[in-house]
Amino acid sequence: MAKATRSTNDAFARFKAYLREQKLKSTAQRDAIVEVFLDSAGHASVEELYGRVRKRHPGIGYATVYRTMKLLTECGVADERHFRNGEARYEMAEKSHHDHLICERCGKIVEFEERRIENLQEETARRLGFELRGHKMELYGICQDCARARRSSAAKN
Amino acid sequence: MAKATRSTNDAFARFKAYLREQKLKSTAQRDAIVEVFLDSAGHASVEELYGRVRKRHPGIGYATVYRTMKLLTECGVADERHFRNGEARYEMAEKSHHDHLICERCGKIVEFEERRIENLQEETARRLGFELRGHKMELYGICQDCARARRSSAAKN
DNA sequence: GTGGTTGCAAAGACTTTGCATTGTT
DNA sequence: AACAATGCAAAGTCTTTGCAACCAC
Repeated sequence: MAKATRSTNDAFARFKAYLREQKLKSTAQRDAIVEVFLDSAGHASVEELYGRVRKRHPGIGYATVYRTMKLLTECGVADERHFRNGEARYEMAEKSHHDHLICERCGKIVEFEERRIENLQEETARRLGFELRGHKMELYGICQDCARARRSSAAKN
Repeated sequence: MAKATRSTNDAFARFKAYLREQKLKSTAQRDAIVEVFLDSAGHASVEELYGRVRKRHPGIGYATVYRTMKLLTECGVADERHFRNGEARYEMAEKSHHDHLICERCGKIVEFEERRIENLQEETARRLGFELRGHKMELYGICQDCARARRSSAAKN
């Protein structure tokens, strides 16, 4: 079950408000998808969301998940991103200023925030004549656990 | 026609060497695709490459373009990247240390390099226990031309 | 001649859309 | 009752794969 934190409540409320504004309807399916998404701590793919929603709501179709995630993106609760293979993943939009550090071996995704980098991004854009609107940054590397695993397997050879 | 710069020559040679190593064959199609790619100043999509190669080599198929770009990626001449919509684009891998600034309005892509950002990325990864292997950074904004265009169209209203 | 390569078409993965039915308001 | 939402299947993208004909070595 979703633990209702401050931010998930806000997000849920924002989604509901968006539906009202746009004269769209609340449905059990939409609620279920949004709950699962908010519960998923970000970086959920459509496939993962579909899988989890299906447990709670077996009849649901892929199309509804896609459509709902599009709504969530429109209302600013979710952000759509494309990682290495081009498949879409969604994350909470709230945490606006964070980026990703991804382990190339185990796929672990760590979020981080580094204001100094963002300042330099702003400065760089300005230098090139752009008005900065957003950014995307992913660092790829090997995490501690995997580095350790590699060392011990190397030791065997 | 391709102006044969130092780096395109190197890249072409590297590709040829890779073919030899792997006991693969040189063909007119592969040569044409690689030339067009090297000529394209990076960020070419498969569709664009296909279109340009077709002028020179009308019978060519999409599959050959995909297969050749995969080879170019394997041998380290090209890098495959996914921008906002998940479609693959290829760029020269040589220029290892540069990132992208993309206009959200006209799609213009500007490359830049900012060593100070890279240093901070390295530091950040280390702080989080990662051994940094690579990164991807895209800044999104509005370019000068588009900002100007927006201002003048706003003036009409 | 051998074995990789090509172009085509078919198949795949991911996503969107059309439509009759169902559900909210 | 009106009209949006759903689920399904069909259609769309982008990419990969199977295969017979073909070509480089």
